[in-house]
Amino acid sequence: MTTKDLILSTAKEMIAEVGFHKTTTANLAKRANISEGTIYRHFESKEDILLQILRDLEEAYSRFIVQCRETTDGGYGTIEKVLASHLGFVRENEADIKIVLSTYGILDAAKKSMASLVYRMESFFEDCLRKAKDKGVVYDVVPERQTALVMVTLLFGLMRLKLYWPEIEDLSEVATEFCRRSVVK
Amino acid sequence: MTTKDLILSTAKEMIAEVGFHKTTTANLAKRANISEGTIYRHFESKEDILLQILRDLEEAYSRFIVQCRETTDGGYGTIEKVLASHLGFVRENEADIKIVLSTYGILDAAKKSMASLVYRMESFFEDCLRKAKDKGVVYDVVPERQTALVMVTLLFGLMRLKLYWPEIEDLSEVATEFCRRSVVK
Amino acid sequence: MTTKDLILSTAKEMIAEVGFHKTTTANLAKRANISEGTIYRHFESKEDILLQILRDLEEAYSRFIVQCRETTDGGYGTIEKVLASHLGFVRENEADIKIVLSTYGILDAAKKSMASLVYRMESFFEDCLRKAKDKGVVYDVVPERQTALVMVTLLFGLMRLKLYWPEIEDLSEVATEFCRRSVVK
Amino acid sequence: MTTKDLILSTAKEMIAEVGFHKTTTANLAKRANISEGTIYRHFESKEDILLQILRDLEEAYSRFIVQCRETTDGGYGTIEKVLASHLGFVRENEADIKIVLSTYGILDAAKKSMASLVYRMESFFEDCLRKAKDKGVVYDVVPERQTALVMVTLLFGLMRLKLYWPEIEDLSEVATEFCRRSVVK
DNA sequence: AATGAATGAGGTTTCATTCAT
DNA sequence: CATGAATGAAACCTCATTCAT
Repeated sequence: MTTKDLILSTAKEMIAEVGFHKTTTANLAKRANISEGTIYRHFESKEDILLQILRDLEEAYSRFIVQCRETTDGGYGTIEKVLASHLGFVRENEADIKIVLSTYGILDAAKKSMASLVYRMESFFEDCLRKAKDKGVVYDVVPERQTALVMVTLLFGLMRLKLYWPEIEDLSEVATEFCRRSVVK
Repeated sequence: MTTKDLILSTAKEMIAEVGFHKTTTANLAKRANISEGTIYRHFESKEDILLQILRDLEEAYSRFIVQCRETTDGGYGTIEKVLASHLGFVRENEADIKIVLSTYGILDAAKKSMASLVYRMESFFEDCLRKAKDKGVVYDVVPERQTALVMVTLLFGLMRLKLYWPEIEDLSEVATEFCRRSVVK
Repeated sequence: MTTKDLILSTAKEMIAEVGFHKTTTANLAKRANISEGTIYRHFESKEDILLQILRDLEEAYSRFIVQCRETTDGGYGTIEKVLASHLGFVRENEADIKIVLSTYGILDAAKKSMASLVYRMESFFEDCLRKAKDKGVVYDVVPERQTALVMVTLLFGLMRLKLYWPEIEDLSEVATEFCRRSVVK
Repeated sequence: MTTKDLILSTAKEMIAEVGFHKTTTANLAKRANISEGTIYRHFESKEDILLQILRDLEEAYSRFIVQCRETTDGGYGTIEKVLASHLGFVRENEADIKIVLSTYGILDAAKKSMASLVYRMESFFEDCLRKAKDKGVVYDVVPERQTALVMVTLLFGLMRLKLYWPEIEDLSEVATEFCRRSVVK
């Protein structure tokens, strides 16, 4: 692993664990077993590290969504599959997601990242709903765009629940069923 | 207005605007037109101000929920009314809610406040669903407790959307409809 | 008790207990059940309170020494009696003495008070030794002034021991005997 | 000299001169020609600097006492030699000793240091007295332990005199003679 | 006389960032 | 590339003192 990646992955862990503010360059350097100065060889500032993490997450989501689109046709089970795969994405990118969720309120760059994620997720959900509507799987009365946004909203809520209150029982199935009843004939 | 209230309301504005960390005692004092020392005559620490704000919100929600319970019978329209009134509560307590949402990830006390809010909201929603089920308004297949939690989750998601992306069109109605379709016969 | 005396006696307790620096005007006011402003009606400054305490101690010692002189004739038992009565004085003015001892290193005024106490005690001891020498009770070889100072030094050391390490066994008798053997034939 | 040592020695000077409280980190930094932040690269807190100084003194005394024990046999002249060498130790560790003496009333850690010094000095004096008694040099009637403590007490008193009132004539010889007469046959 | 809120200077400490090696 | 000591601005907080009531 290159030094840059080491810094990046260590920072990811720490920010997810204790937050951006409590992740100091001193602690980061100590945990990564490098010197504080080295951080500034690879990143312009502490914020720059965060930006990189956010960019990486955006890319990861891009790759994920491409894969998703390939396997969604709008038939029965689409909604369920999409929600399930997204919950899987969260599970596999826990730290990164916790980071966006915890920084978009305090950092403009993070807010943009979050907006981008929301936008793409919403677009994808919208497409799914539209396809499903065309196939007669989803109620005609459902407004695709806004409903997609509602679902994205719910999804991010579930992510938070998982990340901040892991002791609460898993709601994946109930939430999926909740959505299914709402939109699927 | 007493000095304590002045500090409290100024802090509320600032924390909601720029977050807890960027709200420094120096800035707070300057904006409230008092000296930094004065803050510490009325509060033990900067964190203490936040705690007070959180306590106030909890109380406000308590009062709100009492009122809510009185006007909910579980008949047709209950779900809609409950969601609407909660969205109204958010509108009238914007700053406070933004503060809990933005601090529960970095402060244990805030996390407890948030947990308490979630718990009480969920309990209330659960009761509503149960009553409505008894009256034959809600599907028998809906699991009250978990569904209540799903709705709370969605509601908090909508709050965030409103607070952080006020430019996005209002989803209240669509979201209400989304829930209604999912649970009401 | 007048307010001034209340402040004085409360300050005495607190300074003896926790030291001059940790005795803040806020705490003092709280413990004396008065307001902070009231302190400044009766004293010019926090230091002024200390000065008053020191002056009181000087006066108390003056009165004590007058009484002492009356009952000392330089005969056998003089040294023992003088040491015993001084140890008694300490017992009855514990707080005040702890205060001088703990402040003369940090405050010029206190240093002067201490110097005055030392000077008068030394003078008195010197007189005693001289009288006793005249009566043939004390060795001719003992230099009165310096020996008096040595004894004063020892006495203050014993005071400290008593005040700061009260758990250590009482050395009064052994110390008295130590001095007696050194100067009495 | 390393920066750490520079801080240490500057702090030593200042604390001995003006006391621990009046030695502020700002002044310390200015006098040592470093920035305030630098202090905290080498010490955890202001108190930590004091602790280091105290530890150093304890070590210095340890080394000194080892040397002392080697050259004490309990024969005639032992008492005189021991007192003389201790007075020499004070002369060479003036600042450090002033620091313990001026802080043990306000800082628990310093009190422990002081207690440790007193304990070791007393033990050593006790041994000397015992040896000297065995050799018939010291009166049988002298209780070793308590007498040792009395002598330690006197010694610390002399130190204070030297450190706080250097203008007073040196009492070393008179005090030594005072002790000799009291214990040596 | 008494109050107690307000002050503001100054204390300790933190931390992102720089720079000589 | 890497180091880590040094920096200094700025954070939070304390406290003796003042002053309008």
